[in-house]
This record gives sequence, structure tokens and C-alpha cells, in this order.
Amino acid sequence: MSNPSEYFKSAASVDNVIFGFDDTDLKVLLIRRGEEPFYGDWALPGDLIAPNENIITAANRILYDLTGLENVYLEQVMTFGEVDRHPKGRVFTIAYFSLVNIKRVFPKASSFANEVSWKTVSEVDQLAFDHLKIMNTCLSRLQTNLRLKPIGFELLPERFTLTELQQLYESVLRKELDKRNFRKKIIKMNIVKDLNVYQTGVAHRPARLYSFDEESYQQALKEGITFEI
Amino acid sequence: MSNPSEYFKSAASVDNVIFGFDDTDLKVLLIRRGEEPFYGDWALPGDLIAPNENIITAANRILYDLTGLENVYLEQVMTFGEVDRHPKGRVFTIAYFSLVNIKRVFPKASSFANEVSWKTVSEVDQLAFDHLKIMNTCLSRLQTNLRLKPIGFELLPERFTLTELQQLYESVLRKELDKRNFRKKIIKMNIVKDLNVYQTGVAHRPARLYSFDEESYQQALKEGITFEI
DNA sequence: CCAAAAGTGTTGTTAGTACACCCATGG
DNA sequence: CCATGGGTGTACTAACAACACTTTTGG
Repeated sequence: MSNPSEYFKSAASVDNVIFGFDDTDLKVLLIRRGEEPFYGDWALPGDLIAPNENIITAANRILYDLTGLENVYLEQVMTFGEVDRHPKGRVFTIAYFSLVNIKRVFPKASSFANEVSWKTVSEVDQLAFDHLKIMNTCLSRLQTNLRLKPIGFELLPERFTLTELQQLYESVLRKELDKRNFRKKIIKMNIVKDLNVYQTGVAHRPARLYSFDEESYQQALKEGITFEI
Repeated sequence: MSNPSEYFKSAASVDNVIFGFDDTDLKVLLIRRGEEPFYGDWALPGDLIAPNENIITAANRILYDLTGLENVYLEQVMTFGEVDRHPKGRVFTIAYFSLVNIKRVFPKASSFANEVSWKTVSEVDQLAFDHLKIMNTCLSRLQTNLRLKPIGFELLPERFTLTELQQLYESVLRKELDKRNFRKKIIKMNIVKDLNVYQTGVAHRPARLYSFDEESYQQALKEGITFEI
């Protein structure tokens, strides 16, 4: 730190990869930028961290401003800070991903976003800044952790069918799974509660509804069970 | 970004948790600070990132300056940026860990460090700043990844015995392992080469020496084999 | 010849994988 | 009565866990 003033000239931001699941596809919540640079391009929601704001607070703020949600699963993934990644100066961006129940989100446009929309992750091929790289890094991390920790439930409504859970895993991991084996594994893990309640109004045999078992779930989260799928 | 000048006043640094292994214990390379704040305290090696320097470049620079080593395993873990973590201003620090062959390191003091020394990880209970938290976060990550990826070899000399490898795993994971089962697993994974060379000058039956098989190793690294130990 | 660590197989148990048919409902 | 997805069991295979004695060297 030979000349400190040279160093205290960078900014830090949080970019948040908000994942949701809509019964068939993994989605990501994107904004269309309402200001330069990259005016009009799709981008990850994010913002600079205020001088007296902690990182996790900023991450929660971005999520809350866009979705109105609090107490959501949020995981720090990686910091990106290539010298030329931002045209306005040196900006280190700390990438988070979050998992939300898509039906609870009613996205609203804001001062920095003209438009907000859920996009299918596998169809996103261009974003402002280095956001595509950031999104893909977060996707890899989600895929890894989905197999090691029981975090899939965060993407589902409170009551779900085992088929919905299986579709979520298949969609995120991009791999087909055997129905009977999947169910055996989930049941044996002891992290779902059978509610003894059934779907209604479906044109086929109604499925049982489950919720996750909060206590066993917290236990399993800590232990980071191996969920080899 | 209502008033950009307010935001571009923070600094970014890299702190590097350099792990080594000395036949029995997992070690970490620490420096004794030669300047304020925390003058005289033990700390992680780290430095501010220069205005035109990339993050990974800074991480490699810190490692090189302290150890003379290049092309070393380096993994970004997490960014810490509590508002009050640094008394001189807002400093976001990006934590890395690296794995080095301890016998290749001849640590040298530098402008910012009075003293450099290997400390046993399990005995470190106080460090400058929030460095203890950073070290422990990196240790957890190492423990997780040691079980999922074949990175243990990075801590050993080129030629090693299977017993040395086992001791490394036991020491890092803090768990005793069965000798026969451990060997079976390692051999079956196909990532070590039997050199058909033996230890000399030991007061017991000499052990076979192995090196890791670079090609199979790179393959396994990509796949992130499950190495359930 | 003693001390020290190296090296080696088998068996029982558990988890993983592959696979096909009947059931309950709405239209 | 048809279409749709729900729900269930078994047999084979692979991986894991537990466990004890003989070998080779230096001193």
C-alpha cells in the first residue's frame, strides 16, 4: 500500500442470479437495462454496494426490490473483477444466486430496469457485461449443490408432488431419472412429509402432496448429505 | 448509481490461505505484520489489488512473492467485506486458498512482513482482521473439495507413498481411514502411477513410491469424481 | 532378534440400477 | 371408454465396511 489513495478508487457490486422453476424449465429473472452502458440489453439484476452496506445486505436488497421476497436461499458464488469488465471504472462484482418459488414473485420494473422478465436458462445466450459468464458459473454451482444438499425444495411451492420434484432435478441437472428409484431415495432421506392430501381437478389420477420436513431438512442441510443422482 | 463518486472509494484485496503438509499436520503459511494496523500480529498473506491488475494475477503475485512458486493450485473461495473489517477504509477481500508442496517453499520476509512461518492449522486460534474466519472458511472448502476432487496430490512431493497420501487425508479430514480400503480406492481410481521404486534408508520395510498420473488426474479433476471417504 | 511400518483378501452388508404394469381421475 | 399421469416391487450388480497377519528393512 505504497500510495493508498491510488487503491481506494474501485467500486463493489452484487449481481444476483435469481433462479425459479415453472414446472418444466429452470428460469432466471433478468432485467432490461434502462441506462448506459448496455442500454436496452438484458442483464442480471445487481447494484453497487453502498459505502456503509454489508455484502449480504446488498444481495438481499436487490432481491427484495425486484421481487418483494425476504428470507430466501442466497449463496455467494464468486467475485469477478477483470480490469476492463465495466466501462465506467474498476468494479468488482460479487455474484450470488438465489432460489425462489416462482409463483410468489411478481416482478416490478424499477429505476434501473425498463422491464423485468423470467427467461429460460438454457435459452439465454447473450447478456450485458460479463453477465453470461456469471450466470453460467452460478448455474454450475447450483448443479453441484443440488446433488450435495437438499436445496431443490427452495424452488418449489410449499406443497408439491414427487413428480414435480423429479422434474426439477431433471431440468436442472439435464439428466433423466428413473421414477421409482428417485422416489425411493427421496423417501429414504426422510426430508419430505406426506401430507395425506391429493391434487384436485387434474385429468388423471391425483398425486399425493408433500411438503419438506423443516427439521430433518435443516439437519440434512448442515450435514450436506450426498444425494448421488 | 445516483452519485458515482461516492461508490468508487473502496479497495479490493486478495488474502491467500496457503496450505502445506509436513507428514503429519496440515500447515498454513502466515506472516507477522510489520505495519499498522495489527502491527506484530500474525495474519494471512495478502495485498491490495492494483488498479490495472486482475484478481487472479494478484493472487498469483502474492504467492510468488512469498514462496517463489508459480503454477500452483489456487481456488477462489469467498469475498469478505463487512463494513468495519478494515480500519483504514472499506476493503473487500477476496479469499483464495492454494495447495503447495511444503518442501519447495523457502519463505522470505518482505516489505510488509517481519517474519513468515508455517503454523499448524489446528493450533491457529487468533489472527489479525477477520483472517481467522477467512482461514476457517477456506479450510472447510478444502475439506469438501478434497473428498470430491483429487486435489490432495498438490500438497505432496512428486514421489510419495500411499501411507503419506492416507495421512494427508486423515489429517485434513480429521478422520481415521482403513488402510486396505483406502489403498483399494486410490488404485481403482487409476490416478496414481506405481514407479516401481522404493524408499531407502528407513528402519522398516521400504514403501513403494507413486506419482500421480497427470493425464488421468486432469480427466478426474474435470469430472469431479466422487471420492467418498 | 527386535521394532517399525509395508503390504495384502475375503466376506457380509448396503446402496444403486434396470425395468413394466395397474390405478384413479376428467372429459 | 379413453387419455393422462400416479403409483408400486423385485432381482441383479457394484461399492462399502470391517477385519489380522506376514514381510522387509535398520539398528
